[in-house]
Amino acid sequence: MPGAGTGYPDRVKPSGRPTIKDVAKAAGVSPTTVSHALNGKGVVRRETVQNIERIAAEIGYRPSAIARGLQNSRLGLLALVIRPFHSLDTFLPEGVDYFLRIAGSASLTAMEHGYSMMLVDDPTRPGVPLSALAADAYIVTEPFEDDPVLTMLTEQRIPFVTVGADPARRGEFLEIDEGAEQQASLMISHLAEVGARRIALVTGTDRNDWNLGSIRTLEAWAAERGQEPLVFAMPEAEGEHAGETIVSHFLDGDPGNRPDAIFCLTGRHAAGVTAAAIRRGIRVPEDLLVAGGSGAMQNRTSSPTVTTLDLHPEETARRAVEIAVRLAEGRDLELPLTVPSATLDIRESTTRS
Amino acid sequence: MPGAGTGYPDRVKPSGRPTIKDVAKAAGVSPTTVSHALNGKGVVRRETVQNIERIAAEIGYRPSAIARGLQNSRLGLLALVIRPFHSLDTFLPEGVDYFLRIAGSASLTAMEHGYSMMLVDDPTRPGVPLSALAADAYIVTEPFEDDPVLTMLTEQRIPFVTVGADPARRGEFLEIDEGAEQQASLMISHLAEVGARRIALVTGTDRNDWNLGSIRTLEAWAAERGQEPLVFAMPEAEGEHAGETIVSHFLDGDPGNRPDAIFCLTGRHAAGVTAAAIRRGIRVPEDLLVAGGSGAMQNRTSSPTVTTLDLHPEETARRAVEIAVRLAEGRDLELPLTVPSATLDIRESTTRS
DNA sequence: CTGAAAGCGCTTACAG
DNA sequence: CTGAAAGCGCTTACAG
Repeated sequence: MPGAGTGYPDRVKPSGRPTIKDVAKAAGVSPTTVSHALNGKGVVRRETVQNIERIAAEIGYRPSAIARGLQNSRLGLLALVIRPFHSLDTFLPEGVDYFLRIAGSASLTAMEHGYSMMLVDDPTRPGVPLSALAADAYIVTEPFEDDPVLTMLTEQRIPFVTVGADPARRGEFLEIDEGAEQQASLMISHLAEVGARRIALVTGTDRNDWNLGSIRTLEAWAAERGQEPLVFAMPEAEGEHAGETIVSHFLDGDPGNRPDAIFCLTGRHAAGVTAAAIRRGIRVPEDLLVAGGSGAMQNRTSSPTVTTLDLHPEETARRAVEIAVRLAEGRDLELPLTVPSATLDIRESTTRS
Repeated sequence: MPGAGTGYPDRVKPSGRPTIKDVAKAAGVSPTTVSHALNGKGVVRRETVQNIERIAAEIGYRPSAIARGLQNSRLGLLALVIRPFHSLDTFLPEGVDYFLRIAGSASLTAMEHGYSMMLVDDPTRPGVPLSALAADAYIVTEPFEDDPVLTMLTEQRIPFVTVGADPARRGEFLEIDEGAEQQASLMISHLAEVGARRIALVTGTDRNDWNLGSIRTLEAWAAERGQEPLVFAMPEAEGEHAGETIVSHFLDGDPGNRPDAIFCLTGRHAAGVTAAAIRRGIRVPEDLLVAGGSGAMQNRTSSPTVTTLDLHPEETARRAVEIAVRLAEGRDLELPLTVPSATLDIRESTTRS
């Protein structure tokens, strides 16, 4: 019998959370029975279950995810590795909305499946916390060429799925990837349809499939027309500031190599190009077509608004999480993986009346 | 001796990761010694340490964060609870860049301190994964009035710090908070300085301190001048689309109650208001001053650009993490907490030449 | 229907 | 300098 006048709450250890033992003691049963009762396993009498549930609630018992995770080495934790995450000191990577949409959707989808989502930028850096490697499965967005993160996860036998392929190892891993070529083609075809004859491509500088695959596509398109491909790489981090440099690069050079359309993979580059062109008195879309790859928010509000691709990051993240959950649980995957297709958001910058 | 021709790797369990036992067996020592050697605890002969380290590397041994966490019930995991996270189905909450900057900075700062960062939207929802409650400490951004998340964390004795106060319980918890009043005053003073006589405030609809405190500030300002306060609430989620409604609300009504400045706490509302005003032939800033609270990206690129506050989310997140880490480790805090002050980004929408 | 025992993978006094 | 034992908080056969 507890101390005079004290109820159950007083019986819990003064420091720290109550454990299954505290519940057992308070209910006058064994920890095994508490476990059975609370998890609906085994066979426990109705009243016993109800009594245990009541007492557990009273003393605020909550099972430890850590102790439970120790049984099957699974924590119910997924990790999202956003590769270009801190390429900027201000955490506004190119496609800020793209990544937040990925992270938000991934985190919510994970919850729906009973998992939490951890945000990691680079688990291969020396000194990463042990917990960064404790996830049950990983999602790696936009891996780099021969990405060491993928190599490490493979070596450690930690399951993962990538969003976008490792350009040097396509097909070696589980990937959710429509293919940058497909996506770039969509925009290039659109530009050609509305009259572009000479399309310039502006990429970022990360060596990921989005940049490298798009270059291949533009090169093929140019080759078909017997043109020299017009390709220019700018750091994603430059954002709108890159506009002046890009416009100057393409329009101040050899007039024979002047594009009539500029396709910037980075939405903010496209915003910058549009603004820079207009400052020079070049009309968009009349004199110059401009389009963005991964759409940035300002492309919807600038004047003129800028045509972009919608890569459907929420849906992509959702599928990535569903795969990661299956991997974590060692369940079967129905291959091949279906992926959402990019769509065009056609706006003023490519609409000639 | 291992099977003929086989090296250490074959000795690890066929399924699953190698454990400390595998290393011990391979090195011919006890698990205790492996633990000591790998963690630099106790006293172990140099050669033994080196041998163990070599073997551990060979068989790809990595200690389990879960097992280690069981000792002190700490995982090295922090949780970031972004309260307004999925108020939008597309995961673009108001201040998309604000929250990504918070999340990015928090996640990197956590890593620097040896912690990982988990993204959680609402740990009080029924059926949340156990892991969502397994963090060593929580950071809750922009709590609501009487926020149940704070109540739950308190009940469960899980340490946390808030970014922005719970408006109904200011001072009850650890908070990083300059105070919405301070921040709103900064902008209102600026507007008054550049000529505003009648300032309208547009808030969001979440019952957090940012909205509620700003209203108090505007009401006080109006009262000092013997004016009726002009306040209007619009869901954050409406984004730029809210512009038309807001402009119509303030400018189509009683001419005696017409503002000469509109201060939208939500940057995207400010963007919408600017665009809507211009569509009506109202010049910004000549006829109407417009300003935003939490700056959105398009405020920097729209025409005219829009004056906003910079709440310095990276620095705020950094401090929140540092506090969370101290809480997680049960270390002392040097109170009072210093917080970064909001600053003004003055742009065209409030610059009259 | 209930519980004692073993075990998940580590760490940490403690004994040798 | 090294290791056997106990323990972190659970779950899971298994025995009663």
